[in-house]
Amino acid sequence: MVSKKLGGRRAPTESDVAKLAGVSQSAVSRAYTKGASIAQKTREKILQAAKELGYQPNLMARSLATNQSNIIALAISNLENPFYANVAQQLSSQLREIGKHILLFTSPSDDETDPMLERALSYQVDALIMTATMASPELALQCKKAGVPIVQINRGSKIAGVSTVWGENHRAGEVAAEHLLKTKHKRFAFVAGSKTSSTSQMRQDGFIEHLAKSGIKNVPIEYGEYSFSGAANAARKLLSSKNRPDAIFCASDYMAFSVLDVAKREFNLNVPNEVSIIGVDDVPEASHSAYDLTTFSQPAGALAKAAIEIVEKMNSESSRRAMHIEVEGQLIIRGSTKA
Amino acid sequence: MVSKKLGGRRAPTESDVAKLAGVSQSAVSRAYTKGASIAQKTREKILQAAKELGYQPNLMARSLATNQSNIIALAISNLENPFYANVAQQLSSQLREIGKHILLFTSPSDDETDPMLERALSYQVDALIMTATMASPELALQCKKAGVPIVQINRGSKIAGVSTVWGENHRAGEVAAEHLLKTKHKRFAFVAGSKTSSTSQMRQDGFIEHLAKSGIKNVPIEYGEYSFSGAANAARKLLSSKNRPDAIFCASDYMAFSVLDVAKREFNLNVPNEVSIIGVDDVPEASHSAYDLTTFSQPAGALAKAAIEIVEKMNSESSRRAMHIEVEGQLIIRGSTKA
DNA sequence: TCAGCTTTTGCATACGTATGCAAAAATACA
DNA sequence: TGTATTTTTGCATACGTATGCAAAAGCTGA
Repeated sequence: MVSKKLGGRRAPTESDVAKLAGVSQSAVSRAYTKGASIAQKTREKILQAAKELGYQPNLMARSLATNQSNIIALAISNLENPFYANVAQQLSSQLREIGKHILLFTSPSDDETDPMLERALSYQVDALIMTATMASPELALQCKKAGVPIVQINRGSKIAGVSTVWGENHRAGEVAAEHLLKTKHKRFAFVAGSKTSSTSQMRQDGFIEHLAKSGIKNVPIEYGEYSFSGAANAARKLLSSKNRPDAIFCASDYMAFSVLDVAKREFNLNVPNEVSIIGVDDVPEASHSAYDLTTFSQPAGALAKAAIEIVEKMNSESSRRAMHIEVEGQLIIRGSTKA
Repeated sequence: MVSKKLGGRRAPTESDVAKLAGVSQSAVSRAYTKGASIAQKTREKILQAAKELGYQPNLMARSLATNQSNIIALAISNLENPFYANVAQQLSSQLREIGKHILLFTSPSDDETDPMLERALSYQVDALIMTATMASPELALQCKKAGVPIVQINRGSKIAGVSTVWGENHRAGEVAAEHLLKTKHKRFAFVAGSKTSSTSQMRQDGFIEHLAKSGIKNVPIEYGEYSFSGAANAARKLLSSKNRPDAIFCASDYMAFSVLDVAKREFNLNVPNEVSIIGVDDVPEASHSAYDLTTFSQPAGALAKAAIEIVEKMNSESSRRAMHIEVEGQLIIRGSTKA
């Protein structure tokens, strides 16, 4: 069965270490188990022998025995969107500190559940974290059966048992509207994500409702589908309308960048004097002077932290009660809105 | 030992399926093994039973038995750099097609080997792909012992047994110089990555050597350390020198963006009329009109493909001979260089 | 020194899948 | 129909680690 790698002698195991140290295999196992009953002296002897052999524990075997892998599946639709890349980076570095690792599942399209994700369960992952993708009810059921918590970052879910972490979506819309009103804008527009995204919907609601309070109705809305080219099309439609907006709120920075580009290059508009633009996320690029984007922040680090908290809590308590955490953000005023 | 998840009955195993289908556990195993000796009729009976139970193979157990995991470790320093995010995305989607997955290791700094990486071997990964990080000799030795191929993308390595995949680095420098000369530039400069990066060094050599052929010597060089802020500092130094360059070649798009920003905003220079800028990589953002960057491409998809080819080949042949593949690129002329 | 107690150790077995081997079943051929 | 051959099956065991349990060793205090 074991098709040994050519010439590569097989990796040393606990038994090898045990033999060298003159103890039993179980002693070696205990030497690596925190809090296990083992004499300090023997442990040292064992670690010494392990070092000599270059022993590395086989995590597959450990996982099989303990039924937990220290692996967390991360489903992410689009690493090109810097916001999600950022979240991934944060998750990875925070998880590494608690000795866990990420098994990456990228899926071709936003918002759909990747059928491949079910295979994640085959890896006995400790949890499933999803961003920019939605859990399907079937997947959620499978996870529930397997006792694997699901956490969605930045997407809502009505599915029972799915935990969520998100920014202050409704407030983001409100604050954007408030700021644009305060700075004397007259003609508003919204570039939404996708129709099915609850995140986008909530931002939109906050924006529209707050404007309505000041008597502003019939705010035009276009869908950018969270993509660069989609947002460009949305911008073209909005900016070529006869009642051209002087303030555009976008459901993400990534789309706002695209809108900015179109406004400046294709319509030769001066930003912010002729049109102001606000995004949501505060990705690193937003502060680069090429964009210099006013935006409502959604801190990736805090989102990652919240997601991990949920996972840890649910796993340690063997709880299956979904949790929901809202992470605070704030309006960051930069040069894409007039003063 | 088994601390059963609360209320979650344990996931069904091959034995459960076997019982339901009225066969032996080994039959079930064979039903899932391509090319195994099993009657078509029994296989169908088994798959039916499996579906009924919602059975998913336990890949940890499989890995333990077969000594291969279908997991590939990907070490990546910085997902914020869109080039590497892109490579990761490509690797992930190409690997998924051959049923393999990525275990993600992000490390805090470029160019250093993450000590955590040795733990990757604990997961019995089938290979280790590194981008923007360098394998240390010790790590390489460990991997060799374990029979795990290492492939470095976009970094050279003199360590025996480490395979590499890279773009046409030397030629990138040459072509950039050639284009800038042809378009009548006079004062050249180079923004390098880090001193230890062979990639940066080769691009630099190509650039400097080609300029030297036209009698141009003493080209100033600053180090941007592949970071946004580092490149900004480099740009400030270069642009404030008394002999201000009118052509800057940057070792990566990411740094070129930063240089562009500084030139436009801090020095109020017109790009490309007062200064032309060329990058390397052709990340998606380079084509966004905010940057509209002329650049020598280094196609992420092709790099990923080459890396996977190497891994597959080395694993199938149990070969430990390192392989090296160069991937073609080309100069993409956009608006950041004058015509 | 010994009884009573605590700490440390090894034995045996479990985790879920893969596979060599021999037995059993199916098929082919005479 | 019976024998030879091939295909399919199950048994037994291996992969490397974790852990309940009982035995062994170490310690305490008289």
